Amino acid sequence: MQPKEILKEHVSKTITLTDEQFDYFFSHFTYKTFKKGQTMIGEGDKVDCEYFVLSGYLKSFFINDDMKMFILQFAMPTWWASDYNALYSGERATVNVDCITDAEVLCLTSKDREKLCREIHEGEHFFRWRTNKGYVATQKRLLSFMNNDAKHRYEELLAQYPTLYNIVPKQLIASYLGVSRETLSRLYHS
Amino acid sequence: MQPKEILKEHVSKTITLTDEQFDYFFSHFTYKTFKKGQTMIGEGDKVDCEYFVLSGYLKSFFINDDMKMFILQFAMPTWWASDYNALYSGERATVNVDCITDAEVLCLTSKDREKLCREIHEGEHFFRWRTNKGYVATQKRLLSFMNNDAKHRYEELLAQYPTLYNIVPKQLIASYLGVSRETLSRLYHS
DNA sequence: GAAACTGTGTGACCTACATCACAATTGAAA
DNA sequence: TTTCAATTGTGATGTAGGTCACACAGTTTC
Repeated sequence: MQPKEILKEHVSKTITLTDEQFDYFFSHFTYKTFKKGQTMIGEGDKVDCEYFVLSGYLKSFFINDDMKMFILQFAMPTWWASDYNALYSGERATVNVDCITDAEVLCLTSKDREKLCREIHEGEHFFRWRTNKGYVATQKRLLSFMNNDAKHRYEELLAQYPTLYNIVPKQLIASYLGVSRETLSRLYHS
Repeated sequence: MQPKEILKEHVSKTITLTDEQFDYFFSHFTYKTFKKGQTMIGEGDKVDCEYFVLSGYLKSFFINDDMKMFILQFAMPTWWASDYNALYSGERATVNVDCITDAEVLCLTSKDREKLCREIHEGEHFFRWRTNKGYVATQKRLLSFMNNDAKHRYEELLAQYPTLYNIVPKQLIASYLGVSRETLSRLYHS
């Protein structure tokens, strides 16, 4: 499937655009490819775009003072990724985004997103609902963090994203769950 | 200050509306008052509105199977509160909202919010940015949960909302931080 | 004023998970 | 095929924070 079709199908789940409107919408995106391991957003960078994943897997993560990694999100096809704090506020990146596998993405700059939102009312509606869903999902994850132990969270993750298990190294799964890789190893060997 | 002025000042931080537009916008809100301890949204309820706080303090929280409480958010004047998962999805409430102190609020139904978003482009813009900010804030809190210990999170909370300390019982602060009240007590007596 | 309730402090003990150390396995590169 | 690095498993030990128990405020109710 073509990038354009993938995006169209994704957007159509929330809003309805005429073909001309969608052509215009799509014209603001730039196609790019990245290699496994490549950094798309690094700490300290000026962040001016967000990525819509066409193929492959990304991760967005934070590195603390002890060089320990915490994964905020895995991004798979039709998901969006960026350092949204930086993107929305104009500050420098504190969150990194890189490729777990080779990946194809569509880039949308912040300027263009705001332009589209201004020019196409439905476009603003789309982005509002995208954030609404992200907000609720993040809140659920926060609750799970407070409420459940690591084993529970691990099972939750696998139930939700079974594909991750085979594609993503266990270390990264551990970083997402907020436990050490040793603890994760013990969890599923019992 | 009048409810209308409070909302206007709040909305004006993100968007610009003409007086007629704002009058229309405001006409969709309903003024209500609640007493300390009163429940605004209870588990299992059908959720059809969200609350804009004019005065007083609310909390939104989740109760798990062991009857343990986890606070998702405190809401203070000019903040919004609801069970957004339920509100956006149409499902029954899993999150409760109640009053920590007597409170005055403006209610906006989901139907009216969507109506306003359809009819006033700037309105949709406002609600998009409100959620954008909520999303980033929740993500930061999630990161803090993964990264920092309870003491650090406690100091973070006090630095951000110094007023909470005097108004909100320590038990609730503990529920927000995700620690037992005993642990919290030990934290700040050392 | 006694009684009853809600909020808080503090000790003793327990548990989930971290950390460190090193072994075993896999997989890419040469 | 050998080599080297990255990834994973596993034991021993440490610790933050949980749980239970009870004491001691303030505050509301009769």
